[in-house]
Amino acid sequence: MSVTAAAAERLIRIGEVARGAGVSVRAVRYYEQQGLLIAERSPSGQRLYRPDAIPLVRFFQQMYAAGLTSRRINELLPCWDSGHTDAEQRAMLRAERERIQAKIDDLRAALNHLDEVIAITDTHP
Amino acid sequence: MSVTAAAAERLIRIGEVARGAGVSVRAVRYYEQQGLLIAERSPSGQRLYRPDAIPLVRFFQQMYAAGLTSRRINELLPCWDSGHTDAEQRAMLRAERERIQAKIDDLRAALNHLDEVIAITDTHP
DNA sequence: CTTGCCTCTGACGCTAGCGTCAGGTTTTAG
DNA sequence: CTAAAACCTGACGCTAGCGTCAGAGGCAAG
Repeated sequence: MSVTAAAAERLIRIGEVARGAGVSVRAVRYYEQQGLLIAERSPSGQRLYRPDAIPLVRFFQQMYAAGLTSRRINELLPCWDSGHTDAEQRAMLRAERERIQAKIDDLRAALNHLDEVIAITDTHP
Repeated sequence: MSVTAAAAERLIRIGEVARGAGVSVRAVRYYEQQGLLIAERSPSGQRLYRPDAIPLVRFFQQMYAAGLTSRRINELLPCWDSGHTDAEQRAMLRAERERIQAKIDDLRAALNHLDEVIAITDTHP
């Protein structure tokens, strides 16, 4: 087992990434198309990923669920990858943070609203 | 001032509803198309609403923001209007409640994730 | 009367994150 | 060696809550 062989063994294909992250293969290709995920290619053209692509895809899902667009995630990726951030990126981070916090507040209000109705309908069957 | 005239004075047009609720006129028409909002009509065909249409539209916005579809809101409207609920509606209420709670949890996780990054990028400028 | 704002009914457009064929190559299991 | 499973590149479809014309009427003020 050479060093290069050991490195090659660590690469996984798209199906494993998709199953590992709990998304579809189509979704993983879409992330690449959006510039979020860069894959090496095998001689025959198949995508090859390092295992840490799996938590990365999970992270994408989390950000999507939080309402960020592919574009925003892309703009903020350097904050993770390199730890490098300029003023603009820090401002975006804060802005997204505020957006998410506001959304949480809205959801909690809606939840309270629903809970009131549930309480009423449970006492008035 | 007759009784009927007094009742008629309380009716407002679509623009006032839209401004009052902070949405577009188009949105209000859309809610009617989805069966959420029923309007009377003036002899010339203009929509006429009672003032409580404004908080109702706000409520729609809150439910939309919470991820409910027009269809779901429509199915749950009787729980508000009449207080009448059958078993199926109570189940839907609970299901939506759980969905929203799960969404809040996801958002809080994403928020924590972002906060970590913000903390790191602030200490590594 | 007419100016200007409001309203009406269609009806097409848009966005974004995929789903879903179609038609062909590659890898793997037996 | 062969068949199944996985992968490839397009490319069109879909949903849902509106935005946005287009063309035509309605309504208080001056």
